[in-house]
Amino acid sequence: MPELPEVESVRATLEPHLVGKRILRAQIHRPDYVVAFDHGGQETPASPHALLQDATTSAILRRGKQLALLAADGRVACLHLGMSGVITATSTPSQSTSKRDHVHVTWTLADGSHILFADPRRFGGVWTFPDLKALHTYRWNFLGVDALEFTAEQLHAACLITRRAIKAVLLDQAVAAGIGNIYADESLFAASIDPRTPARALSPAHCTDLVEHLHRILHAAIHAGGSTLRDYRDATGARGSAQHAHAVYGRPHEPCLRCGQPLRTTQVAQRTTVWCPRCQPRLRPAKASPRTTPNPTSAQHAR
DNA sequence: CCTTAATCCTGGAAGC
DNA sequence: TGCTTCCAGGATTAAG
Repeated sequence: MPELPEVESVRATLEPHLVGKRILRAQIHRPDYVVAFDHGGQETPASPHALLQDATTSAILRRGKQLALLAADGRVACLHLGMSGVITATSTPSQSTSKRDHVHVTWTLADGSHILFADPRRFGGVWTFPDLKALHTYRWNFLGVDALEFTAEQLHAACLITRRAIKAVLLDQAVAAGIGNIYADESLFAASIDPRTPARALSPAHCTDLVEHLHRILHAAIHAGGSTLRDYRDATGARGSAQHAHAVYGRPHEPCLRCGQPLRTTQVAQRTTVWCPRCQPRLRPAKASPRTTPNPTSAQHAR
């Protein structure tokens, strides 16, 4: 569930509790949840050292739905929340982590506070790297640009080279990182585009419109502290409120907020999808065959 | 190429 | 009330 806005909210609320602080101890309660990479990309047993024990944190980066804790000496710990991951900063001593609270990693800071990473469903994980270069080489380079930096030109280029539905393209983390099921549906509704539309049918103007709505919705959600549906909390334990702004996500069969028509639901790219059949008409697939001369207005985007 | 299914996992909700 | 079943989700992998 945590998508870009939720992860950014975690990053922002965790920052003051962690950056500039010394980590006295890193505890791995579930070894199979943490994977360590060396300079050559080989996986090695995770250790407290790899998890930044005895380091001072210098920054928390985010790309898409992933976070990276940077140590002043270069070490990196990449965190992915999966769908049920929760990172909590607490000043109170760590109440003995029982087996049932699903806390897989605990950091103890020099100021006596603790950072807990819990993930009941374990779709998330932790990957450690000796330096930032290794993080990029072995992990982040497989991701597309962060969704907040995603441009209409990049979207259009991605749409031209695939036969997938537009929603599948938005969900592809290698195209743009950070968009999940919620914000894919919401941005497609805002842009009045049927999620099942073949991506190739989108014009440059459609892409411009879609990216503008996507950015607006992501920024608004960040401002609202993210969407809290079930387990999501930021690093201080606070819930987000962006879920109250959802126009289609989680509202199958309910009336469209724009036209009143009942919202429809189906599966697109293996994900539950909700859209308005009236406000989001299916676009006609592009007529031109791939081998003929493309429409001059879109030719410059080919690659 | 692309879609589908299966996999990982737990807890909340729905069904009987 | 107490079961069982289903489902959600992100990402990866294998199969069609």
